[in-house]
Amino acid sequence: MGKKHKDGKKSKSKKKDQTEYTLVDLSPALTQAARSMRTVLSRNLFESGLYAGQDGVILSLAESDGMTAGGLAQKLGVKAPTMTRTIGRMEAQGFLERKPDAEDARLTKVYLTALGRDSVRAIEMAASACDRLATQEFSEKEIRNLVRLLKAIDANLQAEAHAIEEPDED
Amino acid sequence: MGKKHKDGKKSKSKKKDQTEYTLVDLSPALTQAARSMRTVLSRNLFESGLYAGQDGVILSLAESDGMTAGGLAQKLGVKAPTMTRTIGRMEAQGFLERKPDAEDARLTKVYLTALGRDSVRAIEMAASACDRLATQEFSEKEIRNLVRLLKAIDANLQAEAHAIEEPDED
DNA sequence: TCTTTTAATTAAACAGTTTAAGGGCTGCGC
DNA sequence: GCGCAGCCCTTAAACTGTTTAATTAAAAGA
Repeated sequence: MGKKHKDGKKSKSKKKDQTEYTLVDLSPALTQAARSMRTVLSRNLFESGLYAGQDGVILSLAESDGMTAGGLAQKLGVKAPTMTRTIGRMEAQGFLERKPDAEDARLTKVYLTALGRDSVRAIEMAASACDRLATQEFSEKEIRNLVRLLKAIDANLQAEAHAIEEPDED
Repeated sequence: MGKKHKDGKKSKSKKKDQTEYTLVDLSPALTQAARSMRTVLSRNLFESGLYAGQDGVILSLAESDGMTAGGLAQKLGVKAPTMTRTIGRMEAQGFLERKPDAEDARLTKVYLTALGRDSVRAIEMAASACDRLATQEFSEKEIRNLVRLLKAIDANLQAEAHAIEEPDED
């Protein structure tokens, strides 16, 4: 139900100042889609012994092995303790290993193990299977546009997210 | 780095059976965008005392007050215990209240309180602010397409998600 | 009436996340 | 050289979100 609303749903606006906000329904749609994606993806990943959220670490490392914990955290958009925990779990699972940097002993560098490297393909296949399922009847162009817009959204939002953190210096 | 890859990144394929999977990079893009969205949204929602994830409950109720706990769970794509917990927390916060159904005592119906109804506008504004921020330089058409595709993705994925649950009857 | 089914809850467990605090190491100024 | 400031990672504590399995309660049906 409700497939026809163009800008209905906003009809209950109380005529206050209103700020004239145009409802685009983006956030719920994005949230829902991402939730579904995560559900399916984690099911696909399960056989590999991976949880959704760990795949990003492996793919990042596959692209550039030996990243630091902090670098991974930043790249994946989580805080350092989260990454420490994730890495610890994945190390226990045998997907990767930590080594102190030879030059700067403060740094912890993270490397894929053989198992980790093996799982790269599994992850890529799971992800692409999921992607294909999700975009079944989409055209190539639609998919490209979609990904482009998604990345733009992320960039826009991250700029703001960081903009809020920075200027705090009373 | 890596802004130019069209279908590079796949170049490391080992020439195995390959299954010919075309990498569209959708899932990471979607995941990242959703994560950023959630971060910004929960910041916007924070003043209302809401956490991201609770907004869906209030909006659903705003659209159709008196839904059952199970109905909410299904609509929002979570399992019943999650909804029980969320509802419990939100009831404690004063946003909604539970009432047993008069006709079928098994059912728990959920209603918005005055506070809950007040927060609807705050949520809508937070969401639309977030949406506008995310889609700053997008055209109307791009946004519409984006939302349409996102919903289609959700539909595609949910169909699969359920398809896996059902046919299990040995 | 008794059994089966359905709805919600509770319990136990775990992933992911955060902030705050701790610890080791670098590097720079003195 | 020494010491202190700062950086990077980790630990600790707390909370949300999530799941499966077991429990309780009520309706529906045989």
